[in-house]
Parts: sequence; structure tokens; C-alpha cells
Amino acid sequence: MAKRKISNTLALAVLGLLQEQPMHPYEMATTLRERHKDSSFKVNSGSLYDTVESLVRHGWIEPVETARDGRRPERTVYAPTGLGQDEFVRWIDELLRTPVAEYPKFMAAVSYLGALGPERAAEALLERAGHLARRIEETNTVLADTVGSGQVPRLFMIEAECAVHAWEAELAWTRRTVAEIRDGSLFWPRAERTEQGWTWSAPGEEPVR
Amino acid sequence: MAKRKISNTLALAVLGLLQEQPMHPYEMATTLRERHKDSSFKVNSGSLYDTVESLVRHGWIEPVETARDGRRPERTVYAPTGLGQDEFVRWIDELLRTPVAEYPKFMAAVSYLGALGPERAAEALLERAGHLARRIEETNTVLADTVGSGQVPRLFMIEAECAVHAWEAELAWTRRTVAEIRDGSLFWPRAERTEQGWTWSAPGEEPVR
DNA sequence: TGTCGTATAGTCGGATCCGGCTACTAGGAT
DNA sequence: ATCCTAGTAGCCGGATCCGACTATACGACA
Repeated sequence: MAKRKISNTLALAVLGLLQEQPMHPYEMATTLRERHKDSSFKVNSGSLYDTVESLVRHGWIEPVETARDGRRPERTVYAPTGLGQDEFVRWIDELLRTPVAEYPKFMAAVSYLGALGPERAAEALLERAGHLARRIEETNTVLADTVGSGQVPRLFMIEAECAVHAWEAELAWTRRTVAEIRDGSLFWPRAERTEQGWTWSAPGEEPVR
Repeated sequence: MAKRKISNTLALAVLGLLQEQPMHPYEMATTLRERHKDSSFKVNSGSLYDTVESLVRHGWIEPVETARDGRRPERTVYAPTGLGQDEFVRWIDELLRTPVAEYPKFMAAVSYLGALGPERAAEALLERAGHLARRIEETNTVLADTVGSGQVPRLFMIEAECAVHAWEAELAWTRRTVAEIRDGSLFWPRAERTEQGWTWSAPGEEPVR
């Protein structure tokens, strides 16, 4: 599979908005925030203007008007090209079909969980669990206020359900791991350097205290 | 919370390896791959050399030797400084404690699931489910071959368990969503532009076919 | 009427990241 | 003898990304 010309998903968000109506970049940013899409896309104004320019270079969108309102800076309004409309759908299709490696920061830290020692690791994970629980709560509230009240169709906020599901899984794993550390079922070996390389104390022998 | 000087987690991997013994960058890369840590860290040789240099600039590691083996290019061997050893632990602690927004590509695509229409969306998600199931299987095999055979302590591969847990959750959500699309419980509104803005067909009215 | 905070709209320089490249060695295969 | 491939080690140009910044408009309020 050849590499995509554009990889930043913010471009996908831009394309998505322009399917509805022509827009200038600043309006894209505010619209994305209004619709809570800024939790799926990193909306940074600097990146946004770069992204839009890149989409123009690739012929996926084009400027349709440059208006000036009083003495405000002029706004360039963009619309998708035919190519852009096709690629929008193809891109979504591809992203859904094929999982790609993503290297989340949490995974990196878990890789070196051992370095903290059992007590500190358990404590840190427990704090994370609290944050996750709160975030789940907040997102469910947002869902209730929008989809729950019938203001927005469920399909248009489905990514929030997906995110909540993922956080719940992470929360469950985190709590389970804290429990395993505390009850000793996750054995904490004491690594030591010998002439041959590395050895670890085995379960039953003295663990780290 | 002030922004971290270094944010690329590859630097964390480097620090982790150097806790054990001094190493040159190329050896870091091969060691990370041997230990399957390349699924938690994006090990790209270009980035690796940049990262090492950045760690030197910040005083977290320092060159301890530049050896030349025959006429091969010379290798610079690095070791962590005292500061680097402290920061290693602090960084892990912080990454574990506080979840940060990560914008995975899948979430972006799910945000625009609607654009595919029900049949194509279900089909794409189903293909993803297959990939995820395979990846889970593969990782479990690796775990059985390493931790299961007692070659490596479970703690040193705990991130693989964490990843499997996350993929299983994603798989479950994906399958459930396919089912909901197919049995109609995830209503697919037909969006339309009117003079006032946008309106959607409500459940009960004609959905998209 | 001055000015303070917020919304509007976008620019820019520097940091980061990465794919593709060079250059050399060792060990078979032809 | 020569070629070919795989492994060892690192470098670099260009693309991308983002934080911090500029500049104007507008309503509130003292």
C-alpha cells in the first residue's frame, strides 16, 4: 500500500466540513470546536492553514472567493474539488479498514513500568484511573446533552461512544493491574547484572520490596 | 504543567536501555527490536540519531567513548548522566499519571463514518475486525513464546498485555457497531441542506438505503 | 471616552521528524 | 575471482508541525 500524500487527519476534518459548504479556515476551526470534533482532531490554527494549503497543492480543494469585511484581514473561502470529494470517502474507508501502529504515550510508559518499583507504579496507575473515570463521565454528559436530547443524530457523535469504550477498557486494565501489583500476583523481579548478561530473581525468590 | 523539554517517547526508550549499560545508537535500535519494544516505540534510525543528540543537548546522556572497528564508521557510545537517570523515572511517572489526548487515526475516520453509507461502513469495519483479531492472536503467540516459557519475566512484557486488552476492546466495539448498522439500531439519517442550515431525517422516517 | 477583554483572521520562524541515501564489511553463491 | 545480499552504522534535505505572535473589531463598563 503506497503511502498517502497527506497523512495529517486534520485534512480529513477540513474535507469533511467542505462537503457541507464552502468555508474559510477560521470558520473551520470554530465549527470543529462547536461540534466537539476537536477531541478527534488536533485543531491548531497554525497547522490548519498549512493543511489547507497542502490540500490546495494536491488539488483536493480550491479557493472560491476572497472576501474582505471592513478592514479585517481578508478571508479565503475554499470548496472541495471533485477529486477531493472522492478522496475524502476513499480515505475514510482506508482508515477504517486497516489498523496502523500508533505508539500511544501510555504504552511507552507501561513498557518501563518496572522502573518505578511496585508501590509508586500502583500509585501512579491509580491516579490515572481517577482521571480516566472523570473523562468518561464528562463525555457521557456531553453525549446526553446532544444526542440524548435529540439535538444531534447519534451517528454524528458516534466517535464519542467509541472513545468512551476505549477509555473504559483502559480504566479496567489499569485497575486490574493496580490490584495485581498490590496482591503480589504481578511479580516484581529484581534485575541484576552478571558477567553473562542479566538475570532476574524468579517468583518464590526474594522480590523487590 | 509546563511542557516537557523532550516529548518524543523514543527518548524514553533510549534512556531505558542506557540504564542497563552504555550503548551506541545502532545497538539501541537492534536491542529494541529484539525485545519487541518496537511496537511501543517508533524506532526509526533517522529519528534515533536526532533523539540521542537532543538528549545530549539537554544533559540527560553523554558520550563515553568513540570506538572504531576496522574501517567501519565510528560508533559513539553513550551513558546516562545522573540527571538522565532521575528524569527517566520522573517521566514514566508523569506519563502514567496523566492521560493526554492522542487523536488516533481510527477515531478520525469514525468521526466521518456517516460519509460511507451503511453497507460500506459495515464492510470496512468488518475488515478491520479481521485485522485486529489476527494481531491479537500474533501478540498472544509472542507472549506465550517469551513470558509463557519463562524466558522473560512477565513485568518486562506487560505492555503487550496492555495492548492486547486495548485491541480486544476496539474489536468488541467494532463488531458491535457492525451489528448495529446491519440490524438498523444505529439509525442512518439522510442529511439535507435547507435555507435554515441542515436537517436530518429522524428515526421512523426514511433512512438512507 | 478610554480601555480592557474577547472574538475574528491569519502569519511565521524554528523545532521536529523521517525516508532515503552513503559507505563499508562479511559471507555465501556463481 | 567476482558478484550479490544481508548486516552494520550513521547522515541529511526536505516536509511537517506548532507555539507564539500580529492586527483589527466590538461590546461592556467605569
